[in-house]
Amino acid sequence: MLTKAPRGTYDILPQDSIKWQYIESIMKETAEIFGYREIRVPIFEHTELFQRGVGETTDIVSKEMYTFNDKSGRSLTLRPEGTASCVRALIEHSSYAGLLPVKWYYMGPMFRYDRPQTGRYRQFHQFGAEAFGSNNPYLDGEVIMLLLEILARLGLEEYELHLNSVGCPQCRGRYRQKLIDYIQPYQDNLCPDCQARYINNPLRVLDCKNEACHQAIEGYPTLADHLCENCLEHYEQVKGALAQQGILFIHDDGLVRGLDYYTNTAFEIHIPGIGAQSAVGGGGRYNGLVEQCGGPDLPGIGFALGLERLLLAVEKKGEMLLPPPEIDVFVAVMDSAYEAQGMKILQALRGAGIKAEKDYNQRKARAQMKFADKIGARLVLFLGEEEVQKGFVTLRNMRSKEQFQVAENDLLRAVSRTLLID
RNA sequence: UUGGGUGUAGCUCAGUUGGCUAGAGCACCAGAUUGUGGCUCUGGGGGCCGUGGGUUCGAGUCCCAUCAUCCACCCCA
Repeated sequence: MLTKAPRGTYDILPQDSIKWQYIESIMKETAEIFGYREIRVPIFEHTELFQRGVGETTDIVSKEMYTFNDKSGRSLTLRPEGTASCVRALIEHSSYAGLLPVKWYYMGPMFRYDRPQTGRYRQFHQFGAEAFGSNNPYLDGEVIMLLLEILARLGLEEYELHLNSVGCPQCRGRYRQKLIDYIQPYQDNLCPDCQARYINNPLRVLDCKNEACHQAIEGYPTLADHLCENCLEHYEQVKGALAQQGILFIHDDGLVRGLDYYTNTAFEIHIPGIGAQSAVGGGGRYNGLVEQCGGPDLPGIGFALGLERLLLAVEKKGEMLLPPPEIDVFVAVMDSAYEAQGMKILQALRGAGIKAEKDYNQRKARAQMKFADKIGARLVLFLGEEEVQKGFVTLRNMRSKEQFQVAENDLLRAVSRTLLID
């Protein structure tokens, strides 16, 4: 236990962290191009924030939160998602009082107590973006376009964009009742889960994977057909904004999203071939959330991407162009008597921005060469008796095997030049 | 919660119907080359065979339990 990471967590070792840095840099860069700025929020928050912000009836709040009491008895929760914290920060700092919309992105670990499987962990990572203060359907379009641009820059072309509108509290409420009334006569044919939840959460029955449930409610009234005038118009405009850009999407009546705060636009991105958890990202509009969390009546929209799943997809494509690990100069000291001098040279090289390394395990010359080779050294610098006495060093180009001597005071220039022309 | 698979060296895995001191490849270290890499050869270090019980003269192998892990279900990123 002592030597094992907790269930659902894992280490990212250097050979993998380089891949994370790669996709993270692409996401940041893309978000910045779209005018989003980074916000960093705490990894834990007051439990009430998520209860209120995410919704008591959601799976996340009802069974997946990492909640604990701190030493003063406050109930805190490791964040299961990022939107609630952004909303809290927006209100706390009155960020809405300035220029609107406020456009933020964030990145980091999230925590949900769930059963791990391919692409799902208890500590997982999300990149998210949020835009507050505009209900313009083109902003819905922008948010989706940002998500798709990130996928494009990662070389991911095979995906499905699912789209739906979950309306506003008014039309969704009316529709909800209608759906319950429709399902009621068939309730005996539903799976146990759905029988239990169709009253409280009838929308959930729609995307139940159980085939029996599907058949039992076939021909059910759809939300899209029951949107109020405003919501319908908004949805049409969002679809128009996407179509205008040639973005293909699938209208999905069953897409209701797991979080309570969504209004109007809801979307999800699926990538096939990365396991059963194919949703790499999802989001939507949440026009009542800011007010519900104690702020002004301010609309919002955002999305989150699952980095583990994205990485699975990128690796499956095998198109990550990562530079091989390389060291510019390996300083080989022929005798421990010259180690101090070797350190001096090492420090001078590094000070000039040259990636330099040396041996710290008393290896003999031959072993140092092997070591230098394995870490990808382009040049090896020899420091032995002759060099020290005559005040020069020997440089060996590991690729061409050429070897030459340079005066110590000419070292930086010689190394730089050699690295450049090689 | 539920179902199935898998736990043997740092990694990937062999290990026969229970029967010698538990193996291989890769990796690591050393030597062949006492100041010079990649290839090759030789040698070396490393294993509570997941854990605990049971059956047996004898268990890595069979039985039970437990833990871990993977995949799926649920749901989602």
